[in-house]
Amino acid sequence: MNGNNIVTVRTRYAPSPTGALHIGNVRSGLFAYLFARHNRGAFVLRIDDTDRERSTSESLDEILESLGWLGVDWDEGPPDARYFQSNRFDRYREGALKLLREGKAYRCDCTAADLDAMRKQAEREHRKPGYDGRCRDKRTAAELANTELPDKRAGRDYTIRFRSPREGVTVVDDLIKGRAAFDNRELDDLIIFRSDGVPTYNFATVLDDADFGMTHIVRGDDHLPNTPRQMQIFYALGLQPPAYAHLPMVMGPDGQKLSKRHGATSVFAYRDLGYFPEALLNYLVRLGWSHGDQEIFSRAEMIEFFDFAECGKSAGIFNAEKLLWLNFHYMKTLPIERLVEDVKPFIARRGWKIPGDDAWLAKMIATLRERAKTLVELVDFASFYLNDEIAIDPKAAAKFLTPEIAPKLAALADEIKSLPATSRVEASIEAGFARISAEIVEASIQDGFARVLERFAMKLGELAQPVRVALTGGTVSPGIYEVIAVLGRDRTVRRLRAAASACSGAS
RNA sequence: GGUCCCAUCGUCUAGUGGUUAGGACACCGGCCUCUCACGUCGGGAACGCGGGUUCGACUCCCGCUGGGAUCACCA
Repeated sequence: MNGNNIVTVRTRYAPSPTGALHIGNVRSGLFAYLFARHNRGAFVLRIDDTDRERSTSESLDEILESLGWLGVDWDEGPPDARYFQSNRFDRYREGALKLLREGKAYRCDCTAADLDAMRKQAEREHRKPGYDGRCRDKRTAAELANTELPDKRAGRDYTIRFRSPREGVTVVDDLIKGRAAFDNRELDDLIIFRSDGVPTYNFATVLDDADFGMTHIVRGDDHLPNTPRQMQIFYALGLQPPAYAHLPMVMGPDGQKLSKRHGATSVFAYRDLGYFPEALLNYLVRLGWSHGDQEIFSRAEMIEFFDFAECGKSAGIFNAEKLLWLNFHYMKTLPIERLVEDVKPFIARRGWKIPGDDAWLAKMIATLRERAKTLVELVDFASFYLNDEIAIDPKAAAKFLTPEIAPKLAALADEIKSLPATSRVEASIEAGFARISAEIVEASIQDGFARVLERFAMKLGELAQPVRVALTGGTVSPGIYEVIAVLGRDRTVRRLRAAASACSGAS
C-alpha cells in the first residue's frame, strides 16, 4: 500500500428511466451519495437507458426532479450527454469487438426458440436452465477476424455471448455482506450484445463503471448474483473490478420486494402526499443503517456518520407509520418560513386562495403544526382559517349550539368586538415571531372570555366548546384563543353572531 | 428446483462472550388541559430450533427451519 496514493472515492447511481423513481431504488442512490460525500469523493449520476423501448423522457424528468426535491446532488451526470448509456454505443461496440478478437466472446446464432427448447429440455431433465454453450467454441481464424457486430435488419441475426470461465470460483468481498464465493460452473455464457445491436445491462454497466472510474459499486443486493458475472467481464477486459457494497432490500409489509403494488412507492407520491424531503431521507437512511440510538439525522449528520460498517445485512420492511412520525417531527421542527412556502401549493391544489400575507400564514401554521402529520392534513385542518364560509358539523351544532348558549355567544361577540384591533407587524418573520405576537393578542381575548364567564357564572369549558363549533365548524381545533387570534376580530365576531342567531332560532 | 443472501420486541434497530437484552415507531394506561393534539410519566412486547466451542453464549462454529433475491436477446 502506498499511503500517499489516496484514491478518491467515486460512486454512482444508475437508474433506468423506465418508470417512477421508486423509494427502494432511491435508497440505494442515497447510500451511494452518502458514501461519496462522507469520503469527499465524487457522486455520479448515470442514466441506464439502453432499453430504448421502455425508456421515456417523462421518466427521466421524474428522476431528475425527484433527486432535486430530495436534494441529492451529483457531481457528474445529466445534462452532460456523456452520462447517458444511449450515447455510448460506440464504446460498447468497441468493447465487444475487443472481446471477440481475443476469443473472450463469441457469436451465437441460437434463436429464441432454440433457447426456449433448451430451457424446457433442461427442466425436464432436472438440470439448471442456463445456456449450454453450444456455440462457444466456434473460434476459427475467420471467426476471430470477423469485425461485424449483430444487426438483425442487415441480416446478421445473432447475439454475442461472453465466454465465461468454466472452472474456479469468483469471490465477491462485499463491504456489507462479507465474502461470497460463486462457483464459475454456475455462470453460463450471458449475452452481452443483442441481435438488434444493443448491448445488454451487465456488459454496458461494466464498461461504464470502468470508464467512469468507479471505485465502489453501491446497489441493492438483488444485484449480488450479477456481480461474479460482471467481475469476470472486468477480468476479460483486463481491468480490476471495483469494490462492492450490496445493500439489503426494502420489502413491503407482506415481506416481498417493495413494488408498485404496495401502494405509494415513488418519491413523487410522497411529495404529493405532503411529506418533507427531510423526512423521507431520514426514514430511508435509517432503514438498513443506524448510528447508535440516534433516530433524527440532518443531511450533514448523515454524511458525517455514514459508514458501511454500520449497515445491516438483512432486508427491512417499509414502515409507513414510522415515516409518518418522522414527517410529523419535521412538521413540528422545521423553520416556520419553510412551512409557509411548502404549504402554498397544497392550498392551491385545494382550489383555495393563497393568503398574500406570509406573517399571517405563519401564525396560522403555528397553531396547526402540532396537529397535522402531513401538509395535506394541515391544509385540510386549515379550512376554517382559509375560507370565509364554514360548514358547521350538524352533530356538533346539535350538542353545543343550544338556545341557552345563544346569549353567551352574543355577549362574547360584543366583548371581542370591543377589543382593540392589533396592528399588523410588517417586519420579516423571525423564528418565534408568530407565537409571541399571538400571545399578546391572546391575553386580551382571554380577558374578554373572563368577563363573559364571570357575568354568566360559567366555566371555561362550558363556553369554549360552543365557541369552537361557532368558529371552526367542529369540536376539534387549536386552542380557542389562538384560533381567535389568527381568525382576527372581525371574522370572529361575524361567526359568533351567526352562530348565536342560528342557535336561538333553531329551537 | 440450482445458486447466493439473511435471521434480536408487530416494525426499524443497539448489542460485538458475563447486560434486569437498550432505544425508536406503533399499541395500552396516568398526568397536563377549553376540544384535539403537543408534552410528560409509566406499561406490555424479542434473541426461530437443535447441536457443539467455552467456566459462561443473543454474541463464535455446524446443521435444520424459515424468509428473501436471482436464474431473459429487462435493467
